[in-house]
Amino acid sequence: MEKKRNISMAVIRRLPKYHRYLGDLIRNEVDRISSKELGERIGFTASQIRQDLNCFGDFGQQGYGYNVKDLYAQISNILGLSRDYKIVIIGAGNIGQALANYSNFESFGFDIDAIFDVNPKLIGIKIRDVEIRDIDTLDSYIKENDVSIAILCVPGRAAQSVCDTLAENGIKAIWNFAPVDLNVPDGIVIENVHLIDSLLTITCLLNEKTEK
Amino acid sequence: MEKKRNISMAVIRRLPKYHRYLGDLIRNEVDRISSKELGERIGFTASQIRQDLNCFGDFGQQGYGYNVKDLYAQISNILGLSRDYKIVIIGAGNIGQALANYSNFESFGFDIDAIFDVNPKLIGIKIRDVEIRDIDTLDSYIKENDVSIAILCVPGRAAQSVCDTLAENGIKAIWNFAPVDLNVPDGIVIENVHLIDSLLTITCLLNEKTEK
DNA sequence: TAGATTGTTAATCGATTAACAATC
DNA sequence: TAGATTGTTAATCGATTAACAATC
Repeated sequence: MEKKRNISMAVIRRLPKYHRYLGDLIRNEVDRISSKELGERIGFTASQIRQDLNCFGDFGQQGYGYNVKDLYAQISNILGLSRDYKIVIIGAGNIGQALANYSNFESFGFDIDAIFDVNPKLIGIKIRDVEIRDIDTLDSYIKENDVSIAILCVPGRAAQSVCDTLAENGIKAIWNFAPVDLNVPDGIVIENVHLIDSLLTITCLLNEKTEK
Repeated sequence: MEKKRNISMAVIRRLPKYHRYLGDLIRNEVDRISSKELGERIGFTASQIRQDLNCFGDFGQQGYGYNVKDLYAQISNILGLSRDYKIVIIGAGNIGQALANYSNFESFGFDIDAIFDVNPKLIGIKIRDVEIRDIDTLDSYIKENDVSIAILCVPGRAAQSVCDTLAENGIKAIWNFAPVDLNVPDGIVIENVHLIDSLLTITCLLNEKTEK
């Protein structure tokens, strides 16, 4: 990456969307695109697109626009898609199993290396060739296999304690599906998927409307 | 609600978090709390908390702070938790089934009224007493039962067409788990849970770090 | 009453949009 | 070359934080 100031989270959260739309353009055999037209498709202003992309480098060409394939490759790279990640799931309940089976991850080159649970009835069962392991072996597994990302799908009451184990053993990031906020040392990336919060946003907006 | 200007999405997205922390305080038998202390727990500034709450009314008392139970009740109400919602799931794959089984929703009074899928092998099967129905009956079901919220868990390629059916039959909100952006007429609430985007945010941040 | 803490206004900060010179 | 469109600076907008008078 040429540039590299401090990129704001607002920008980072838009990158996957660029990636998605550029993938669509490639599939539709579009070779080049201007910030104006991309903006119309995605629903961003042309200005914002140019600002965003310029955080990372000069990917465009005056008078021409952006080469779709090149830009896609650049953004893939910025998103970290050119390397591999060891990923584990902790908690083989509804959500954990659904994510273990979720086929969309594969197309991005992600796959799950191990699954852990406390429930003896689940331990040993395989989900798509990945065996569910005893959560007591989590600490050594993380350390020995240099796991980058843990997908946390345990009940809220268990989340912080599992999180501590992960942090102590050198996890780099936690994708948290438990409905709690986690305390971690600085430097560990936390990304929350708070499903209840998301649903409550809907009911809040619906409720706001009926009152007007 | 006493006041009621135009509440920004930034504020609305913080409300579920207030709700969650106030619930914790009630469970810990805390009767009252100042914006300062609540801020320290949640990780917001006291100022922000007072600003946020004042969008909806004067819930505090000078020199005292906020009554925890009262505030919790007010926020529950703002979040629309004092009424019921008819909710359906469309798509009984991994994610759809996981959400149908997700017990956390119950504690908020949410339950699923119906599940739909295209797959004949799934139609008729029950998930927690809710039968999976033929997606061809979706339109009439939505209309006749005045469904408020549809949880969309179909593959990306099917999402827009199901979305159109929902919109035509008077859905109020769509909780979208498909990895696409939906086009809907104004007035329909869309809340996206773009799992891939969320995971790519993690890899982007991890990647950023290794480069530094 | 004095101390505490709110509600609210003003100041700051950051993110988005507009404008335009540079240049392909 | 002329037209198009970028990269980038400046202007605007919105959200967060600070400050403080009001008041319980």
